[in-house]
Amino acid sequence: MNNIFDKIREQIISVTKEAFLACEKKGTLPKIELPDMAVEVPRERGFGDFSTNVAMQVSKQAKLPPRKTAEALYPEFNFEGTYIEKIEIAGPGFINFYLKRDWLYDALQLIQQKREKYGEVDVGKGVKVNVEFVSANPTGPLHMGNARGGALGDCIASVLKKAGYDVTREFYINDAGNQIERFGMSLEARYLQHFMGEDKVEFPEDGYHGEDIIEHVKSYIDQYGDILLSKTSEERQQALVDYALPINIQRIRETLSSYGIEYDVWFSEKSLHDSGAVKETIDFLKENGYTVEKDGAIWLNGEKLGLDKDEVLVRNNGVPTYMAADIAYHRNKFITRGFDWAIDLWGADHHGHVGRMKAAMKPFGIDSDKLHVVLFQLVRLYRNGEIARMSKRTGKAISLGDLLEEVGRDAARFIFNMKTSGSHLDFDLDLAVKQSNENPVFYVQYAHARICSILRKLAEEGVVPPSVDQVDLTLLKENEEIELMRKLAEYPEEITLSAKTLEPSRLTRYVMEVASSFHSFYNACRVRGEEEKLMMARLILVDSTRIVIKNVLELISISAPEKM
RNA sequence: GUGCCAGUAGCUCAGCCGGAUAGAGCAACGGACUUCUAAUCCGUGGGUCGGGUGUUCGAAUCAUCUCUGGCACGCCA
Repeated sequence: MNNIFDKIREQIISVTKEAFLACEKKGTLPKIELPDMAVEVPRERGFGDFSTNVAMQVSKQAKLPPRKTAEALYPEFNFEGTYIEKIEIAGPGFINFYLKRDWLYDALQLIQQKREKYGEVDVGKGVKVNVEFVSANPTGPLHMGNARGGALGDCIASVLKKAGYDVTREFYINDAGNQIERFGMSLEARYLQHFMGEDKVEFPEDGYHGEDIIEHVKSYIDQYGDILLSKTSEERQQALVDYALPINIQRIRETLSSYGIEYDVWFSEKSLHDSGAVKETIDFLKENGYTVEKDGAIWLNGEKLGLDKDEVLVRNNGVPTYMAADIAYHRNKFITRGFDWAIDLWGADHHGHVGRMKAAMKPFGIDSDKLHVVLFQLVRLYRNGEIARMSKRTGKAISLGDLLEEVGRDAARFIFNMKTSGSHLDFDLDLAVKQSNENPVFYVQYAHARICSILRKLAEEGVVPPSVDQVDLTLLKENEEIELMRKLAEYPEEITLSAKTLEPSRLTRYVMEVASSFHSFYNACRVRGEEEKLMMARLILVDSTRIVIKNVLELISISAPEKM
């Protein structure tokens, strides 16, 4: 058993079903087709530990008002062998379940038994999932969109792993196509400007204006001098790209690594062109009538795929588009490599591409539901209450590297994971570095450090957490203790929900709640100096809290300091 | 013009497959350190859930209209 909530849900559903059957037998209710029963934790403590609205859902079938339906069920409940202590009918027809405290003590046992594995569930059942994120153009440094996508994608991958999926983290390197061409033209222009003067060489209008381009050229010249002046433009660009691209990719890799992200696969777009996979993909579409030709270009047939318009796959100069490569790439994910599920993280500005990509999977017999695109809204940086603009082109952009230097990995990852992907994110740079209660990162880390301090003090006195079997957990009955245990018991459920919604932000909020419950406990109860049996029980509680906080922080790749 | 995302407390946001008196953090105000870390805790105030209409026993949640902000509609990615 991994999740106490599952067990309780099963018990509640089971006793409720039996109550319905008993009513049917007695004739107090007609035969009822039960819907999927929702068992939820009610908002208010006064409404019990769990509740269900099933009586209201079936009131039409029961031919009784919601409340009367619940009342008919009431006498037929049998709680034997369950955690349930009593039930109440409340409000318009809710059935509220009050549980014996055993479930909380069992939760502590589970935590102590599973330790760092506590929270693992198996909703994924080993399904092979590919999570592709960041996938930035290697033409310059990573920006804030990449930063958010990185934190989100990495956490989604971690959550899915915890939830029992077989996860591959992947970075798609856009090392082919138009962007690279512009990269080469920009490098060439800077190179020529260096020798011939800035006014003599025109910089391409849609080139990359960043300082990093100039730096690449400078260090190239330091090593190789003017040898490219005598070459053709094509050779020159090629040489400069061959020089600068690997450097950029390496930097991206290093920045992401210091951001706490390690990929399983770095997938090159160029390799799809070189291997002929792109051509094969286009040929397949052509042969099966999914393309049309017009104006000398090959288009994806939008009408046939249910899209509003056609999409260019091969330009009239014979060069395939990004779209063509992307179709080949996803075909590779599903067919060549056999992933059951692919999750792509894209900035919201790419949302127009979602429908097209999904539709383009159909000709290959791939269920478009297997591709799930998570769109995240873009980021606005604030400093001194003003927007700090970011643009890859100005050269003054704040890169992910700059951000990590300024606020650190913990704050960056925490803040990027506080909000749901769909909401716009305002990142307050001043707040992120503030070492105060305004900064939520410290709040959670502080809870962890406080616990470690208790454990350290006790260890110095020769007291270490005992085996949970040797402790009388029923001594834990203060409100603050109950609340804390309740929070800890929720963790596997939080993992399940985060995986289902692909919203790891709920874990960030969850760990703040755990910290909050702990701090309240800390102020109300003592561990050290209490009578030994109580001290041991609280030691288990505190240690379990430490385990949960550490597990969550580790999952979102944030440090859990033992001292602060 | 069409489409996507967002609009909930002063600020930043949860809640959104319909359910009980709409929540949290920060900010504001008032309290708590001779005791395991006060980077903490306890308490108080704060809302026409952008607006209208509809569906329903019941709407922040669904439908529809409308307003505001962001984004996308390219032989860019």
